[in-house]
Amino acid sequence: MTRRYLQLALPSPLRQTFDYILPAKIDPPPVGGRVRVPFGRQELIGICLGISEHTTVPDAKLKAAIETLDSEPVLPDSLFTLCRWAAEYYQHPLGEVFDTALPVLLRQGEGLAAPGEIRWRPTRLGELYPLDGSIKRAHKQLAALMTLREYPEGMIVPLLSGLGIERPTLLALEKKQLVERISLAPPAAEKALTGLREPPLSLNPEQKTAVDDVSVSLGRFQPFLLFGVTGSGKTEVYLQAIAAVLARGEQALVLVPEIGLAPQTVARFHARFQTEIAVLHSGRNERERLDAWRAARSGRAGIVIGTRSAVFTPLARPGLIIVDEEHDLSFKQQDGFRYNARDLAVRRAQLENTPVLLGSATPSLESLANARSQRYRLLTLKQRAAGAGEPLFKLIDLRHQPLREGFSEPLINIMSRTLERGEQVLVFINRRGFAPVLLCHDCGWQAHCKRCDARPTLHRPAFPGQGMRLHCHHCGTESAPPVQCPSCGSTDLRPVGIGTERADDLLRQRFPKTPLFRVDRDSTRRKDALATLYHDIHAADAAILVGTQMLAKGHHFPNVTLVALLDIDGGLFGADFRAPEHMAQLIVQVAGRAGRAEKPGLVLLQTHQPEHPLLHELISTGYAAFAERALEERRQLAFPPAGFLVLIRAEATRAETPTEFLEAVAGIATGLGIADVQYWGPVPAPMEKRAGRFRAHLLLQATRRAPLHELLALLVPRIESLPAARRVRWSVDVDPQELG
DNA sequence: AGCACGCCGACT
DNA sequence: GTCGGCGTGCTC
Repeated sequence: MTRRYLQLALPSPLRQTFDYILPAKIDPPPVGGRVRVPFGRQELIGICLGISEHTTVPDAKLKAAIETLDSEPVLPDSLFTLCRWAAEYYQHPLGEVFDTALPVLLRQGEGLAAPGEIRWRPTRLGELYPLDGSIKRAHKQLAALMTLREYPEGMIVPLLSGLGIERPTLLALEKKQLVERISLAPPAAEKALTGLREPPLSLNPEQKTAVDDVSVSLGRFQPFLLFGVTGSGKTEVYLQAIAAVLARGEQALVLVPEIGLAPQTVARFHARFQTEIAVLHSGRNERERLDAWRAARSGRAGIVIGTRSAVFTPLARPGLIIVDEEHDLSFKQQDGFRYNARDLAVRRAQLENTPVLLGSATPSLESLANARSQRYRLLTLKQRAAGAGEPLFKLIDLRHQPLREGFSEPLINIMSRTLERGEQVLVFINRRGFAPVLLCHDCGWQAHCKRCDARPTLHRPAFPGQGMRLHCHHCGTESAPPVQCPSCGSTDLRPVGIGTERADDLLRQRFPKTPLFRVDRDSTRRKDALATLYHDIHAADAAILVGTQMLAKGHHFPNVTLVALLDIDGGLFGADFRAPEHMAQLIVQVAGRAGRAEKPGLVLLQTHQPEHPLLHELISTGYAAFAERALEERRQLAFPPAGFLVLIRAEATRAETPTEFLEAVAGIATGLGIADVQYWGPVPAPMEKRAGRFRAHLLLQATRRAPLHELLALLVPRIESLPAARRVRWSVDVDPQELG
């Protein structure tokens, strides 16, 4: 008999497959099934890519597989193909892609299907056993056996428990071979419930068009961009599209940003649908994640809601994929396997022949460009529900204005008047902590992080009585600020600039009688702190909310009628080419938190750049007009979406190493002679030193994807075999979100 | 990435 | 005399 070989993808950074002998004594795995194998001195679980009668690996190197774990593939064909495609597209080792796609417990060898229901029943011996025999003194065991004899089909533990029969008793009887457990296989395919718990809301014409368009596309691939202003009822469109999916006996996958998966999101789905909802996000433990994954795969859960990695959740009967807040950066993984879940969602929908619905009030320029080119169908919701007013934007020109610690006089005045009316004010500062700089007033020295090219932020003490602390937000280092200037010895060290904590202090002094709520990562660290804050804010009348990005996501504050953005200039002039796009999204998202029908919101933006053309376009005409102009700028630079980028990153402890390595990479790349690719660098990263490591970049740019991918396919294997590659940490970032 | 082997400094 | 630093090499 000829020997057969398994070709496996293993969780290893090596970009290659490994061949193993398939011994006669183990079951041949299906393609896509898991196999346990020896690897070096460890044991790993790999995914079978194929079985062959040939191998190019010399006999001496070949080892035999240990065990086959699955009789069916762990992922359906579509997802298997998606993983292989992603490994190729993002130039990432396939084994690590599978690792991302599968729940941790499956990677560790846990069974694919949920174990069947366990029942206890008497054995033949137990049936016949004389009850006055050796157990007559063990009352509990005797009672348990008598009960079980009445149920020869067996009983499940919860029922037995209800009758006062506990596990130790059963185990004792099992030991005496009087009872046994049986495991019943779960049904192979399960149906999701399709009913509604509450009637759907009535739709306005725009919403109805959107729901109808998606509904008639069910069963085939069609991407949609749902561009709906805040308050226009995107969620109701999602809910009714999902209802149509469930009615066809299919399942819906909903991807949400990391921060967006608040309990109220899931609660809203629960309130509407009877079907089980599988929830997958980082807050859940591995057991919960596996349970949710199984519920999705079996078809029992009609709806799957999850963050980035949920794009890989298998569905028995896929019907629709929704990506909510599609512009959100958290859909792109920023380390390791740098995939973009929004883009993979579209690819997955194509492989599964389902529609995919990308929704946002501030769509990414990528998606808007796709809508313009007709690749995506555009669905627009302009009408706000229940006549909610559109916020009015106003710029406050900071030039020549006396600033009281970041607050201009006009801003303070409008705040006073708003609070006097019993309304709430939201103050947005994109910086947590007390102050971003600690400066010596006598010589100009500034505190600096030892491990990063950055200034640490001054923070108020965590406990009263302690002094201020310096935190580096880039490496996490924390230290006590010096008492004296290390450079000139002066004791006149002053905090400069303003963070949320300082704004909190200042506003309490200025408005001592007004309740103030601070919402940032520091004030919401405790479990449930955020929910408590939201509750208190809703219950309050006049109040001030001070916070960071956190205030921009998801939650609406109906009593807020004034929104102030303290300093938007940083965002407009960030080093990154996407900085204006992100700033515009933030402004619109923050503005969207405020106001309701009878109390439209006013949004004040403090800036030194009141004539900035993009800013002007945004506040006078709106996000769509801003995006048009920003797209035009991108076209001129051949930047995404008008061009395509790949960033090769490298870092090492010695400053020169990454640049030297990337010079070698650039040399190989240019030597490959692929036309139409431009090389920028290598250059040191915008923050060269971070957490004690020096970083550099090589940027590849092209106006088409094809030459870039042709290049990468040749270049990456060459990089891997470069001796210098082992002295640096390097990675390939296809479609980078940030060039930092 | 792990994990081992291998060759040079401060300690029970 | 050993423990352990991280350079180098390998994993079917």
